Formats: sequence, structure tokens, C-alpha cells
Amino acid sequence: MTTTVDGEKMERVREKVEQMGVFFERSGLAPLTGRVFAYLLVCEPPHKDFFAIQEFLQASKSAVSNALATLTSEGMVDYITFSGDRRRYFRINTTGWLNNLKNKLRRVTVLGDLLDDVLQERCNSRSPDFSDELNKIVVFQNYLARGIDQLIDEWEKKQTVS
Amino acid sequence: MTTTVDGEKMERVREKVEQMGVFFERSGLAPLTGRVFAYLLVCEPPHKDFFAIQEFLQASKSAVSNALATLTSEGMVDYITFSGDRRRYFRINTTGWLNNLKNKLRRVTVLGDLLDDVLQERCNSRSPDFSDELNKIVVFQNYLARGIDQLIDEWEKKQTVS
DNA sequence: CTTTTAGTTCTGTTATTCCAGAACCAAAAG
DNA sequence: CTTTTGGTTCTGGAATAACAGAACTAAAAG
Repeated sequence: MTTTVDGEKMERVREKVEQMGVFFERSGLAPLTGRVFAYLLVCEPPHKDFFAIQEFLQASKSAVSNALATLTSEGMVDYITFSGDRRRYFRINTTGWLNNLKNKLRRVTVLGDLLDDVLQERCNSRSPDFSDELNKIVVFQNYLARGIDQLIDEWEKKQTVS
Repeated sequence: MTTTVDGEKMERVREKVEQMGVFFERSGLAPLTGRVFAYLLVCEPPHKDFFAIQEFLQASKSAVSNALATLTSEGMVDYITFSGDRRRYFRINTTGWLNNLKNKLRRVTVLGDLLDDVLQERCNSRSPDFSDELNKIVVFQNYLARGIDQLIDEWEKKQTVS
């Protein structure tokens, strides 16, 4: 029996998937890939087989397959199986995703490194004022990179304790 | 007189522009827009007029114009003028860029907020173990968001002192 | 061995992004 | 007022990304 309450919940889920889908899209995933990930985050139970995903998102097999392939290769999704059922039940890989998030955060060093090269090149230029301001940004980036690394390390320490 | 040394320097500049251009591209800018920004970072002196940019990047007027328009509207670039010369000399707006970087960093809260909604929806679901892991990610995100905010605030405090 | 199922890979189409070229505009110079 | 200069806006095309559909594969079921 499908009640009105279920229907409303369904509607909220759909909205959530679109909303979060856009977020993941903006953070680098293809539109459908983002929505697959979003769906796996909000669906109940939190693992779905290929067809259920395809059905919910009204997408083609190939698109879903590719989306799941990139997500699994990124470590953000994996799957479980149940004996006597050869379907794969895809789900969020929380630890993989977390590592992903951490790695992205640690990548704040990159800009600082690039700018460091620029400063090397600029060291005897005729515009020291600009170099100074650039240097300020380098310092800021390095300061933040260090800080973020430290935050992550501390958090990991806390995790191993508890 | 163009010496070999100048030529080598020029070559390094070109490489740098491509390299950094890719970086800015990956961080959301259109390819040419990224290279314009990269060029303004490495060029000497660090301000160039429209034609110089166009010339260096071998791009069309419209493309350069649009690139500069988006960069200025983002506050990452501005321009100076010199009396008796109606050209605009475009340059990196270091403070605007820094604000940009800060704002992007502060946006780490977004994911946490989105996931918080998901957890609300999940609160009486049949898979508390997954909810727990999701919650762990929410906590991590919030922890980091707070930490980053604090890092930025502290850095700003240091700046006002000196 | 044949068929079905679960999913992948290949091929082509559609949509979007990115840029070039030309028309256009405003201000300054002649 | 006309022309030149510095730049913007509009229009179309080429490259790329995202997806659909069909062909394909491997394993399981019959």
C-alpha cells in the first residue's frame, strides 16, 4: 500500500537528489554521476541494485554503468552482494569518500607550490611590490595547507583513540 | 636586442602560463580565462594592456574580452590606467583574489549542511549503521569548516597587527 | 547447450562549452 | 564631423562532454 505520506517522502527524496546532485556536479562530477551518488546517499536502504538506480534516475544503462564505474574507481562507491542473488548492490563507500575529501583538501598546497615557482622567476624583477603581494598569498596558502593538514591529522588521531 | 637568455626566459614564461593555466582551468575557469590569469601572474611588468594579452595568447579579441570580463567580475583582476594613454592595463587584483580564495575555502560548510538534511530524513531509518558513518562525515566536515574558518580569522588578525 | 540476467563497451547523437569573426559602440584624435 | 583606437557584444562554428541505444560479454539459470 502506498500512502500519501510515502508519496511526500518520495518527493522530498527526489528534491534532495536534484539538490545534492547539483552540488556534486559543481564539485567535478558529470551531472548523472552526481545524481547517482546523491541517490545512494538518500535512498532507503542505502544500497541499490543497478536497475533500481536506472529506474529512479530515468537514465540509460550505459550512462548508469559509466557513472558507477567512475564512482567506484574514485573509491566513493562500492557494492555488496547477497548469496543467491547475482546483482550488485551499490552503496556509498564512506571511508573511501572520506579519504577522497581529505585528499582534495590536502591539495591546497598545489597553488602555493605553483606560485613559489613564479616568485623564483620574479626574484629580481622591477616590481617588488607585486612580488610582495604575491608572496603574501603564497604565505597564506602555505599557512592554510599546514593548518588543514594538521586539522586532518588531529582528527585522525581522535578517531584511532575512540 | 633580444638575447638568447631573454629567449630562454620567454620560453619558461610560456611553459609556466600553460602549466598554471591548466591549474586554473581545473579550478573552474575556461581554458583561455585560466591562461589570461596565469599570464598576468608571470608577466613582467605585472600589468598588460589588452593587445599584449591577445598577442601573447594568440587569441581573438572577443575571447580575451570575455576572459577579462569574467576575471574582473570575480574580482580577481582589475586594471590601472596612465594619463595620456587610454588603454587599460590589466593586472592581478591580489586582495580580490585572496578574498576569492578565502570564500572558496569557507564553502566547505556546504556539504556538511546538505548531509545534515539527509541525516534528518534518515533519523528513523532501518540502517542506523550507515547513518552513523554519514554522521561521522558530517562531523568531520563541520570540524574542518570550523577549523578553516578559525585559521582564516587568525591569519586576518595577524595581518591587521603587522 | 540455450536462454536469461546483470552489466560493460562501442558507436552515434545531442547538448554544452569555448572561442573566432564581424558588427558594433564610445571616447579620443585629427 | 570623420577616423582611429580600445574594447564589448552578437552570431555562428568547432570542439568537447554527456548521454542514449545497441551490440556485446560473462556468468548463472533452465
